[in-house]
Amino acid sequence: MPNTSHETSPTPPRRATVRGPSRPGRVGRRPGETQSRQAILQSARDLFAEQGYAGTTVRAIARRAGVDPALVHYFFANKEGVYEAVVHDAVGLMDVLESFIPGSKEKLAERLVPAYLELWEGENGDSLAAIYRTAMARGVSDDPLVASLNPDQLIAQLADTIGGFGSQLRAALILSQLHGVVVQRHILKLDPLASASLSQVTSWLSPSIDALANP
Amino acid sequence: MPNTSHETSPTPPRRATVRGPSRPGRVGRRPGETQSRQAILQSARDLFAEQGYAGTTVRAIARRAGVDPALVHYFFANKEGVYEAVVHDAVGLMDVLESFIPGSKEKLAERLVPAYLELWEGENGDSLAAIYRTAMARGVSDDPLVASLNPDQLIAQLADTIGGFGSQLRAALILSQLHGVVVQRHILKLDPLASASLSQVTSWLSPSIDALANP
DNA sequence: GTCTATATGATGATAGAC
DNA sequence: GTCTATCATCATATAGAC
Repeated sequence: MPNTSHETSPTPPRRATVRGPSRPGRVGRRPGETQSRQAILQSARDLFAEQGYAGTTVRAIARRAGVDPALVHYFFANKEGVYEAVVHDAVGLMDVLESFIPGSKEKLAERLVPAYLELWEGENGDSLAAIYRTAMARGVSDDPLVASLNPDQLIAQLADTIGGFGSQLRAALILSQLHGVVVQRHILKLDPLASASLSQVTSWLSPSIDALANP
Repeated sequence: MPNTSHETSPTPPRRATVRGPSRPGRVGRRPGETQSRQAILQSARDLFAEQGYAGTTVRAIARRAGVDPALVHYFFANKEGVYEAVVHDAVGLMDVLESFIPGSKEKLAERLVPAYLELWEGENGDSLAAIYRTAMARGVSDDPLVASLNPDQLIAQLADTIGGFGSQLRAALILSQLHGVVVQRHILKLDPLASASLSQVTSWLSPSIDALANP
C-alpha cells in the first residue's frame, strides 16, 4: 500500500488511553473498561467504510481510536474479529425494516421508502455504509458475514407482500433499487442524490417502487 | 492480511512466460511482446474485481497471469499503473451507452435498459465489475479514476432527455436503479437477480425506469 | 486493561544478470 | 522481455512487564 496518509513521527510522545478525565470520586462504570472497546469499534467502522477491509490496518484502527494496537487484539483477537463485531453491531439496524414490509401492496412504497431512507441518515448510515462497502470489496462467497444481512429473507418477505407473477424477481428489483439509491447517496456520495433532501428523494422514488409492487 | 489463499510452495520449479508455442517461422507480432502484458491486465482485472484494490497484491497478479512479478513493474511501473490501465480499458465500454440516451423520453427505457444490461453480460461485465468494486473499496473523493466513469455526464444527458421538473434528480434515480441491478446481479451475484434471464429482468425493470422518465 | 518489545512474514519496488 | 536476488517497509500477531 502506498501509505496514503500521514504516518506520524517515529515515536509520538505517549498518548493515554481514551477515557474521561480521571475523577477518582465517581462511581458508575469503572473507567477504561469499555470505553476503549467502543472507541476501537467506532474507529474500525469508519476506516472500513473509508478504505475497505484490506485497506484498513489494525494499527490505523488503534491510532484513530487513540489506543495501542495490542489492545485491539486484546479485545477482538484479530482483525477479522473486529470486522465481525462491526458487522454484528450494524446488522441489527436492518431488522426494523421487516416491520414495514407486511401490509397492503398498494401502500408498500409509502411505508417502505421513507423507512429505508431514514435508516441511512445520520450515524447509522455510516455503520451500514461500512458493511456495504466492505462487503463489496471482499466478495461474497467467501464472506459469511454478508449473509447476516439476509437479503434473501427480505426478498422473500417482499415477494410475499406484493405477490403475483414474478414476485420474487420484482421483489429483488425493489431491493436493488433501494440499494442503488443509498449507494449513490451515502457510499459514493454522488450529486444530485447526495445533496437532495430526504423528501425529494422519497417523492420521486416511491412511484418507481410502486411500479414494481403493482405492475 | 491473513493470506487468504494458497501461497504455493517456497520455490516452484520454473514456469515459462505465457506465450504460444514458439513457431520460429511465423511472421506477424513477435511472440512474447504483448501476450504477457495482456495476461497481466486480465489477471489484474479479475483480482481487482474479486478482492478490491488493496486486497490485490502485485505478486498475486503475476501468479495468476503465469508471469514473474517483476514483469508487472516492467510494464506498468507500479500497482497504481496496473489499476489505471485496467480502468482505462474498461471505461471505454461505457461510452456506447450515451448513444442510447437521446430520443423520445417515452421510449427511453425501451432503448436504455436492454443496452445497459447487455453491457454487463459476458467478459465486459468483469471489467466493469472490477472498477465498480474497486471504486467502492477506495472511496471516491481521493480517486480521480472513478471520475472517468463520468456519472455526472450520464446524469446530465439523461436529465436532458427526460426533462420536466426534478429531471436531474430523476435522472440520478434512473442511473442508481440500473446500478443497483447490476450490483446485485453481477457483483454480489445474489439470486434471484443473478440467475434470471436477461429478458425477464428487462421486462420487469423497464416499467420502473419508465415511471421515473415519465412521471 | 494497557503498553513495550519483538517474532515472523508479506508487500511494493529496484538493480542487474541473462 | 524475462527472471533472480534483494531492500526497506509495513503487516498481523504474541509474550509478558506493569
